[in-house]
Amino acid sequence: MKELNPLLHSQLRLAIMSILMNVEEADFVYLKEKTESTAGNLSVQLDKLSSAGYISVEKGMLGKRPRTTCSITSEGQRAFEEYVEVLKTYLNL
Amino acid sequence: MKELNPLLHSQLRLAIMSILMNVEEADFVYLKEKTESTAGNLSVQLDKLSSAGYISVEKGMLGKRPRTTCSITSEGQRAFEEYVEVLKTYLNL
DNA sequence: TAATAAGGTTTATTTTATAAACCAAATTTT
DNA sequence: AAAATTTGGTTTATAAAATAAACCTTATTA
Repeated sequence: MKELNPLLHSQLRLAIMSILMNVEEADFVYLKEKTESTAGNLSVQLDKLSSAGYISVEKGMLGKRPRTTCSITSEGQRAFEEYVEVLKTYLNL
Repeated sequence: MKELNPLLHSQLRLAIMSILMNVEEADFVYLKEKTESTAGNLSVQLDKLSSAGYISVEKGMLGKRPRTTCSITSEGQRAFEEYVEVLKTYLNL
């Protein structure tokens, strides 16, 4: 049985990646609402995905307020797809 | 996004359940080889699945040697199938 | 001007997963 | 026939994760 990429085999990180696979980009607040996570947890997991090169994180300003937008990288897409293929072998799909 | 059953969202426990979904029963040694896990880790994870009522574990003897055989319960089957359904919503399947 | 909220980050705590050490019985080696 | 090794595990200790709590800065609102 092949290994399940541990970076993706985490509920919150998988949820983040799943969302980012379907949109051009998503900001911190949107991800927080969609995943129903705490800000702290989200911040940590975004860092991990970013450090791995799976997502890119842009910190900018929208008007006067900070705004963090995230998008998936092509490396992230590949990793996600590979993860799905491996997982299928576990799920009998 | 629905929660991924944390008991099943673990590589080794998922591997165990995946195997048990496809066979009548499997013994400790077989599971250890198939999953390439250490005996200690396997023992711990089997206990957790057993405590949750997802598998039944029979400790007996085969000839002179101890033999632990495991099989999935109907509750375990339901939980696995539910987990798969939730996971599909993450994977876009 | 003193609270409160928005948008986060950092640090601490709890849970988990994993590995290392151990145990008893059976088998093999010397 | 001891001594060493293997088999089939369990228990305990360690490492790694996930999560939450506390905190920070700037902007609003009362």
